[in-house]
Amino acid sequence: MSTKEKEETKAKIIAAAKEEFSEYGFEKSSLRRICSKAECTTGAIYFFFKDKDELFCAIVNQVLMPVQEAVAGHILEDKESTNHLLIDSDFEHEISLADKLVDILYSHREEALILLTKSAGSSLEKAPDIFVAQLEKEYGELAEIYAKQEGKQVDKYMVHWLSHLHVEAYIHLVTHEEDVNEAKKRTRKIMLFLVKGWLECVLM
Amino acid sequence: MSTKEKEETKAKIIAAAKEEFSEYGFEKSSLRRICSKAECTTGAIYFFFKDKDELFCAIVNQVLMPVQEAVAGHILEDKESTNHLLIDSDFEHEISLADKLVDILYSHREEALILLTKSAGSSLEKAPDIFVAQLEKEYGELAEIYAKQEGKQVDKYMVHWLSHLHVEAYIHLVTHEEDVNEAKKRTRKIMLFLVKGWLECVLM
Amino acid sequence: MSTKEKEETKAKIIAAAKEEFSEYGFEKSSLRRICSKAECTTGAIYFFFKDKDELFCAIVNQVLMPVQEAVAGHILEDKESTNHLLIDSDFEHEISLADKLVDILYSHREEALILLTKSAGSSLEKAPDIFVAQLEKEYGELAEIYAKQEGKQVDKYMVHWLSHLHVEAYIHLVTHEEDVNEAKKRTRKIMLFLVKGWLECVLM
Amino acid sequence: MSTKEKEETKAKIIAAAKEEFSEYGFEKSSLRRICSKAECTTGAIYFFFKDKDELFCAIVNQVLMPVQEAVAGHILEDKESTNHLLIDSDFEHEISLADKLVDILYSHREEALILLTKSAGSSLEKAPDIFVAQLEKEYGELAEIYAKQEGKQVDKYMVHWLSHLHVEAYIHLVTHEEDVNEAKKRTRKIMLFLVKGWLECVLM
DNA sequence: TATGAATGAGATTTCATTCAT
DNA sequence: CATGAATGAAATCTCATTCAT
Repeated sequence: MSTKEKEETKAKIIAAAKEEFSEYGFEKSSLRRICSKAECTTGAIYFFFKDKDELFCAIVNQVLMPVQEAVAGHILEDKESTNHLLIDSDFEHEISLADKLVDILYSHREEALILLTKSAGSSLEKAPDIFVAQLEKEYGELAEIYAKQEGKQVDKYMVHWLSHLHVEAYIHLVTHEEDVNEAKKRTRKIMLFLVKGWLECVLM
Repeated sequence: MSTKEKEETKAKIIAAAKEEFSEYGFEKSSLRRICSKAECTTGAIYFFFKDKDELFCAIVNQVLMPVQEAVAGHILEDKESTNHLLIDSDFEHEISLADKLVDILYSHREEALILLTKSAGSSLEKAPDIFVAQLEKEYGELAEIYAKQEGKQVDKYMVHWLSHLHVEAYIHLVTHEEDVNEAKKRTRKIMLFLVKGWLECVLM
Repeated sequence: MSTKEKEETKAKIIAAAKEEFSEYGFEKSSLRRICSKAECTTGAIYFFFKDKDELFCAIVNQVLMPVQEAVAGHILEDKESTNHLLIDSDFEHEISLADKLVDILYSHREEALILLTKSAGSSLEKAPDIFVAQLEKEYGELAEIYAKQEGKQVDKYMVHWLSHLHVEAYIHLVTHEEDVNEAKKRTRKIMLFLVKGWLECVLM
Repeated sequence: MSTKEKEETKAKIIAAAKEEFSEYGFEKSSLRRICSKAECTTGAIYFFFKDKDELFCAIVNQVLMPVQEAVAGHILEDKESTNHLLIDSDFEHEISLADKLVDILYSHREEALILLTKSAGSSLEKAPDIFVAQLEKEYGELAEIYAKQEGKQVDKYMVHWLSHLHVEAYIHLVTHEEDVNEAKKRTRKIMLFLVKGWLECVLM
């Protein structure tokens, strides 16, 4: 069988699996049903993917990896920058990341929805927490500098919660707003809200 | 068989089920394992509960129903009050609800955690959304009054998102903070943050 | 508890069981459901009846026993009579039995329907066969006399089949015709048909 | 695994299921017992058959479908024929169908017995009624023509009952007579009886 | 590169019946 | 006279996964 045919089978499996995971979620999805939809056999799935989890990951990684790269790149840029406070240029930097993320999420929206709302039971069910942790670390460091300047202490719970909110905002957006441009507008408003909250709540 | 023994069996089943649901979540929990832990037969479970879902509900209703009552009572009081804006007395009213809710959540914390993080697959998996909807309705009406005063329009997405945040805040709290007093302190801070956000973001 | 109350409970159980057996048939009927309908406990059923089968029999015996008595009486009268051929007086005798049977079946039609169409799995699932056997014996003897007169042989299969038809006719009637008077009219026609068939087919 | 072995497993399942259904009837038959007899796992059954009902149908369709085809063909021939009364040629036509049906029933007698006496609870429990309905329709039309000629009315109940008898005759035959040739002889006699009854009873 | 038969353990649920009270 | 908690076995069905071909 040619490479072309091979790729076709794989594509059909992935398409069928996307449908299945969207409808039932990881846990309740059935490989049998995926096989029927993809018009292939169980063996075919197991040729291309180690197991159910790997099939799931193959799908959601299409959105997860670009997001991870964007976030990693952003943090790196932050580290290299000399600005360490939430001044205007920083805010614009955040917004540019936000736009990038919205673009990624909406160009793979089906996969994003699966990852964010249908992953219970899979190895990626806690994927959002990774981003929360990344943000928490970055914002925590920022908060320490801020705290020293103000002679106050960091409220670590609020740092964590705001990081959580940050991530939750994207999840909420992608699950509640279909239009990408509308989503971008909202992101800006939400980020503004979060930044103000940050300035007011992160110290104690 | 004495009433005492009867109640004991039911209590053992509930205790075992709480353990099981906490560890595996509704979906992956096994009635067989619950039976082993409770030292009874499957038939015994089905004597006390119609099915797996009813057993689950029996457990989480211990926290869900008091919460529902508290929220319903609060909304009723709001309706009867003549103050319809977020002035000081209102804020204190919100805080009093928040304290009540925290008390309820922490006096049945295990049940709350199960409901909020382990209910996927059960009939109550969308329970938090009910509270979001209640808040959204109440805050929406408030926002309309506010909008008229300011000659602006209500940003319905932000109303929804802030309602979502409000509920999420309790979920985050109960899953991340063990101490009830610490939780109350944080609630106050978070509520302040949400109210400010409300005033700034809900119109457009 | 007084005899009156006792009888009431029993009556409720029987009424509920009739409903249940009518709807689901013996096999698929559930004693639990019967208890719910009768507003009693399983123990109550087992106080009045040995088991599920005895409960079933208690119900259908209301129609089965009068039928058995009528048939037994009829056969006895036949035996005592000097007429041994299917001459007119015999035919009228048959018709009088038929009318009696129709009366019995229609005065306990619900029970009759349960016995005749919902008894699979119970100890009475083959009750109609008993009547077939009784008729077969009687008609067989009659046929032997007839055969001798004509110098022919009895076709035992036809004797059996006509006995079977005879019984089937009542079953078909009670399941397809609601009105007792209409049923009687039809019985007459059917009996005429069967008698003619008898005269023509029973010898070979 | 070779095709031969594959077919063997399926054949063993079907053989075991035939035994089981014959002994216990559809309802009380146990897939577990079928597995034991067939020396396979429940999964194997569910690979070949969707569920218990489909397994049952797979078996009895071996006799049901040929019967359906024969009856359908016969009715078609009737429609195309110019003779519309029960004259001699028609009777011979009926007999030819009867012979065909007896051949089919006796070449799959085990399956026929299962279908006709052990199907309660399955989706085919009312299969005989389909044939009754087909006959009733055909005979009803015939009776209307007959009625017009004679200036009388059709007794619809008798049309239905005779159609019922017609089908019941085959059921009785296959359950009571082992030998196919004996069965054919009897069929002829029974058909004669039914035709005479038809001519005498179908009008009023 | 794929097939597809088969596994085997597991799931939830239902049931008639029993028996101490 | 009746309760009702509990049994314990059985039921059908689903599943991810394997492996000889």
